[in-house]
Amino acid sequence: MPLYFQVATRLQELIEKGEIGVGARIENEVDLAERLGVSRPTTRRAIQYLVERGMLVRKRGVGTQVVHPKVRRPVELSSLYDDLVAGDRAPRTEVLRLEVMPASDTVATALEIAPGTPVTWIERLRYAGGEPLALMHNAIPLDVLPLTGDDLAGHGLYELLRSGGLTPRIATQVIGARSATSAEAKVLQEKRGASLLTMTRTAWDAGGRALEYGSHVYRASRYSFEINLSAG
Amino acid sequence: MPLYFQVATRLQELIEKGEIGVGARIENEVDLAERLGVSRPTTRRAIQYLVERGMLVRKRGVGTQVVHPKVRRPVELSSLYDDLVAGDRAPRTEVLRLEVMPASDTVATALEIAPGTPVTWIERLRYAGGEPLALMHNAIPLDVLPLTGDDLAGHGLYELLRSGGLTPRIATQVIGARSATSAEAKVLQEKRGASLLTMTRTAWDAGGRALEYGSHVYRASRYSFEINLSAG
DNA sequence: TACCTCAGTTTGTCATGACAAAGTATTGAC
DNA sequence: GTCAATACTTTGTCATGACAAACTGAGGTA
Repeated sequence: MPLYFQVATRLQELIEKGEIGVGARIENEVDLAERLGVSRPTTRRAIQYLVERGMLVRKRGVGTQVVHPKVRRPVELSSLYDDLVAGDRAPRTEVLRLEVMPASDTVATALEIAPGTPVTWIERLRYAGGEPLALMHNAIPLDVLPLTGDDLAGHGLYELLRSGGLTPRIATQVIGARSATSAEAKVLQEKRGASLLTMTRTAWDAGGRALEYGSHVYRASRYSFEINLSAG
Repeated sequence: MPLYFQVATRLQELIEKGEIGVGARIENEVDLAERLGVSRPTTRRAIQYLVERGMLVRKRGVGTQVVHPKVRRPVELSSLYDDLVAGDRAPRTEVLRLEVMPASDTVATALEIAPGTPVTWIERLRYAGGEPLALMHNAIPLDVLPLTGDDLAGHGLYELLRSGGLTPRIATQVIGARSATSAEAKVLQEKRGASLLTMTRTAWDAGGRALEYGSHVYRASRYSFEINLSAG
């Protein structure tokens, strides 16, 4: 574990425990570095890390203050399944459809591939706490990762991508809303015309290769997106 | 202008012009630093800046590659008004209500202030391209900034905050959806029961002071949120 | 041919030193 | 007493040097 990360972790613990209160200034960089026996760049990097997470704020000529005792995590590239597991909401997945088919224009445009390129097309129904929560559609280029229904029933898509050595690094999401169609209302156990949250996402790996396109609808009555922002 | 920023800007221009294509590797840090006559930390910092914006990806032992020719801006702490101005969509604001009143429990909890603390409560109708787009409710603690209706008609709320010396640094947003009430449908020129996007946001300044609470509804037929993420 | 080892390349981490810029507090003059 | 100039504190930027860790590819061996 890098030294700067150890320092950041120690600072974070002090703040979370309340030993350095909100609004209080932390020790200046030079003294802190000396006391911990590390160099100032290392100390700066540790502080920078916490600043980026929204815990600290720096002011030249003034010092570094605590602004929030909890880490505000940046929006993460995780899948719904991961979020639900983390939230202890007992997710279950029903795979409604899984087949290899040529990419439609919509999918091809989103993934920046040629129309007709074979992709794995997946339709899943995601349950949480025994109730349906979301209807999910995904397209994964066949040459990126072959998938089976068994995998998908018990794991999140992003988990499968990662175990296949594929790491999503960049994604574009569009969040909107619309009314449920009859078919959607039926599988989601909502009334016809109920409001749904929609989210489409395209994710790329470090090499700029498109990994996944997703077009999902969530029951607005049971789900919302939470986003924490921090401006540098 | 800092040296590392000048280097980053030069690199960015090269990539945006396409002189360094997507997938291509850029010069290694040591050589680049020497050629530009700067130190390696400065070069690293410039590259780091572009990595954080999603243009470049680094791999130890391999090099630094271009993954996207355009900067993927992080989600910014801007207001809808600013977004619309930037998108050339001719925003107009109608102030429906503006009064000082004691904070409700909901508002007080969001702003982390005592219930009953005086806040300015604002209801606005935002138009874009001549059509209503969003119904916006805001609460600003009175001791943060006094506001008048004239200000709000011609400027975004965040613009006013900034001109008052208040800089939002951290915000939490929750995005959801629901059906329009009759009153909402009427002012937004939607049918009753139409799907609306909802967004609530609380913004804090660098000192951890809550600046603003907002609870807005957008016509889902005319608006959606776009979010770009980059991990790691 | 297939696999392993090892050298080379490139980024990751860390230390030390120095000066600049911005904000705060003190001191002095009027 | 008030205001302005000055000194001090603290973060921001930059240079130099060094070693570590991860990946690549060539070469040797079974």
